[in-house]
This record gives sequence, structure tokens and C-alpha cells, in this order.
Amino acid sequence: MPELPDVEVFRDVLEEHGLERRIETVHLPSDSVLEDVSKSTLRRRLKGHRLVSTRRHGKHLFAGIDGGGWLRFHFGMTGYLASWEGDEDGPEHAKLILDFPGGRHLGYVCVRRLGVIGIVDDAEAFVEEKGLGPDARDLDLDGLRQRLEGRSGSIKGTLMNQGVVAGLGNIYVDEILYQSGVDPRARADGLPDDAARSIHRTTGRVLERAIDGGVEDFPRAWLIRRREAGADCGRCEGTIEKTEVSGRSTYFCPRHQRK
DNA sequence: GCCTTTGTTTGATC
DNA sequence: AGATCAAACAAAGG
Repeated sequence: MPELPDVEVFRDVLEEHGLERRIETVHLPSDSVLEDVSKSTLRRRLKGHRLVSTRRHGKHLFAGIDGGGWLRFHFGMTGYLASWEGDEDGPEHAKLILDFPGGRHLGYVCVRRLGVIGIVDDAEAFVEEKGLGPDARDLDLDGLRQRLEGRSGSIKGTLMNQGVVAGLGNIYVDEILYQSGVDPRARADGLPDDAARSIHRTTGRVLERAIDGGVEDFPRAWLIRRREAGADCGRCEGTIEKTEVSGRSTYFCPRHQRK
């Protein structure tokens, strides 16, 4: 579930509850989601320090540590950040809990353990090494055109490829293509220019609106409100169909989404 | 109980 | 070589 807008909301949690407070205790319960860092190193790098800044690239979130380096989060399919106050245990399946003065806690929670936590020296360098494309929020039209060039796969698979554009996943790509009127199975490099233009414009609009709404209360006109085979399209007289594209369940309206 | 779901990595194939 | 695709992964809910 966590795609760019979700991670942006987690970033708000981090900004509001996790910054500029001394980390008193670092809890790393049982099965670890740590990558490239041991529990003891992570504890040493965080304990007694403060998180002082945040960065996001695509679905990756970073928290700058006052002693240098960045705490890195990836949320897999079911991860999220939570903050709470007091003596309660907090959510189940928390993999990392930071305790702050005054009883405030910040937790990284991941039920299915496909998320990852690590420490990196340099967030930029990490993005480079991973080979991530530009963040979907900053992508300009020419950049998008260039990145679709020579791609023989489906437009859906290409937009979900984090090396092409970072931040979009199954739900938002379906939404963008639905609102752009583009068939998810269309070849990425064969799109008419107005389709590329529409995808670009729609991507910006959809992401901003999703973030503004806190990733809830989506407009009624959105596909996300009717991801169900047989539902009325809502944009035209068509009917929503379910199929599989790039190995992912895909909802679209064959009537107004064209190749 | 099997199927579906989500994002990424992997190994194979084009 | 580089792109693309299917399968695997965990675990819960239908």
C-alpha cells in the first residue's frame, strides 16, 4: 500500500513527532528488518542523538541524524510510521521504537516484514546507488517523454518501475491511467504525445490531491473509490474491468482508456 | 484451506 | 547488454 503519497504522510508523522527530541531508548523487538546494519550499530548511532531533518525519494524515507548519517526506511507492502504517547505498548509488529522524553514514542511498524530499515551516510548517494529514477513529484514532461522512449513494455509496468520514475505503485498508476484515458496495456514508447502530456499533468494532480487529503477522503470521481470489476466507470458509460498487467491486478475502463 | 493482496528482488528469457 | 517478465517472498483476510 505505501506509495509516494503514503510515504509523504509518514514523513509528516516523522516531522511532527520525531524531530529535535533526544532519543532515550531504542527498541528493536525480535525479528529484525535491518539491512546492512546490525542491531548494536543502529542502537549506537541513534541512542542519545536527535533526528534533525527528513528527506523522501520515491517510496524511501530518510531521517537525518545529528551525529551524521541518515536513518533509512522502506515500507514494503504493509509498513507505516506511528507515534503515540504514554505507557501503552503501541501497535503490534513494531520493528523499531524510539522513546523520547515525556513519553512520546515513534514506531516503525511492519506486519509482513517486507520493509527495510538501514543507516546510510548520504541519502543522495543511496538514491544514486539504487538506480532510482526522479521522484514522481518532480518529474517534468520532457523528462517523462525521454524516460518512456525505447520502452517496449506496458505503460503501467514502466510507470511502476522505480528506476524509471520513483514513487508510483499499483494503485496510483491505475488511478493516473484511468484519469488520463490511457489503456494500461499500451506500449510505453508508442504513446501519442497528448497521452504523455495527460499522464504527466494527471500524475501531478493526483499526487498533490492525495497528499493534501492525507491519503484518505479521495474524490468520488476517482477510480480508487470503485476498484471493483463491474462497477460503473463514472467518467463514461463504460464498466470497470479487472485484469492483470505486469503481474499486478489492474482495474480500468476499456471504453475510455485507449491504446 | 486456497486465493488474493501489496513492492521488490531474483533469475530466466526475450 | 539491456529490458521485461514470472515467481518468490510474509502474513492476514476473504
